[in-house]
Amino acid sequence: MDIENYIPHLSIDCVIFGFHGEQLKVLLPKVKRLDTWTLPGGYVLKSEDLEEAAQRILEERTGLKDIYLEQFYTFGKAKRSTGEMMKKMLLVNDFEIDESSWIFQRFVSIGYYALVDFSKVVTKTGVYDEFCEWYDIHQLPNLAFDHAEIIQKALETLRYMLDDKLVGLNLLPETFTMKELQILYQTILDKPLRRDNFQRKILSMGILERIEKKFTGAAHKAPYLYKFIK
Amino acid sequence: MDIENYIPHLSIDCVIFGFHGEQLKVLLPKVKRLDTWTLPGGYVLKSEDLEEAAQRILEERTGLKDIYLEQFYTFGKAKRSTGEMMKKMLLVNDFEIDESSWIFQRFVSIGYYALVDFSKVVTKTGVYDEFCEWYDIHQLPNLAFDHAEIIQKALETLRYMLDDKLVGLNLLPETFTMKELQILYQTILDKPLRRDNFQRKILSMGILERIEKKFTGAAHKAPYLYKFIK
DNA sequence: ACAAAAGTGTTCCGCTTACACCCATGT
DNA sequence: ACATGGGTGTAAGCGGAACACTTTTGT
Repeated sequence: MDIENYIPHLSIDCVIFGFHGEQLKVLLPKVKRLDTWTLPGGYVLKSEDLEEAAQRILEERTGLKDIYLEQFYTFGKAKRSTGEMMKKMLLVNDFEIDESSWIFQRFVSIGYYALVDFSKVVTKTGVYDEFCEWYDIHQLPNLAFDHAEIIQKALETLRYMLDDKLVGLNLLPETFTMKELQILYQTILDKPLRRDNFQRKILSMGILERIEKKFTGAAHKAPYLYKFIK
Repeated sequence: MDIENYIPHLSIDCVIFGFHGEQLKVLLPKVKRLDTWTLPGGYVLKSEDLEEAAQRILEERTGLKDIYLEQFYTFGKAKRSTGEMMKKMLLVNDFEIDESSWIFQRFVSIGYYALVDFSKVVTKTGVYDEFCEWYDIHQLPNLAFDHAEIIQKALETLRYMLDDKLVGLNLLPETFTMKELQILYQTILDKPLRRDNFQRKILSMGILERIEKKFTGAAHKAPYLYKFIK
């Protein structure tokens, strides 16, 4: 990684959403030797489209290609990132520091959110990271810079777009039950939905294909499995 | 203007919307000695918030402060702006060119749209401009770079947000008739709306205050004037 | 038989749409 | 009186919300 190949003062931060155990989660790497987490992010090569850069960063963290991505906002307050935090993160890991580098100056960061199938992700730990883990959206760890704010904005956008963008297609496995889809929606919106009306609303969209019954061994009628129509 | 004070490879482009003569218009400066127009834009000072930069750029062009502004997208395809066009624009105006400057390299541009009261704007001509004029959204001149695409995206965002953001408040004068507001909505959405239902819908929002009758001298009932409630 | 959860028919309500009529004003 | 356009009453239609009933499965 030669710092000269990147556009200075510009970064991309990704909010990677996954869904597991009835919780909406985000993938966050922990900074080595600090009680601090960050958003998975990176810089943009001078020859690279923004979206390419975001895809590259995501692949580094999740091992997945062609991830569903949406740019949602660009964060550019002059004081949003302090060089102090950046230096601390590098010092504590015995990296060399060139004080004059733009790395320690002001940053503009372009926010993308990604929707991934939790079960397909193999999290990878970056060079600056101690580990990279999923966190429930309601129990986030200590976040650096304005990253908590960025997650909040990503979540708001996700909610706002929920009816337009086929969110379920990207957060759920190939097949799923109506209940799973409902819980996903409830989790994102953070409010309960009526089972009967939810079922009808989704089916009336004509985006789901009913597959077969799923026998869970539970003491009740087996639910159908559904998948999204291509 | 010392180029060193700005964040390199980053620019802000503003789509300034105004409303006049039943048309939605955008304010576009013409490049001197070329059959080319651009969006009013500029660079971001290293010490400046993005939004501050956008406000500064807007004040330079319109003379207005505290303009209604929304960031809507960041454009970052690697080939979206060619140094060739930039050089042509400077050469034709006898500016000196430093080939190595980031000015001629790749740009990431943050798009803001602004809503202004047409009647209050006193357009100002920038140093690179021949003049700065309003253009009907349906009859745009020859635009440089990807600026036509940026305007399109701004317009889509404006339409999408029309019911949430009090667009009329910013595009219309202090007082206006219901018909004027309706024509504004129709123009933005590019489709006819029913007079009776539009009136009721807007009034039911409880955002308008009825002032007095406006005697136009026309051969019909005088319409009320309205203004937005603070 | 019963409990639990899935699936669906039906009703009610509110908002949008459409059609209608009345009102104010100038010719 | 009449034409023109503003303001509003009212009914039809549509989609969402709420309720209830049926279906399927394991204990």
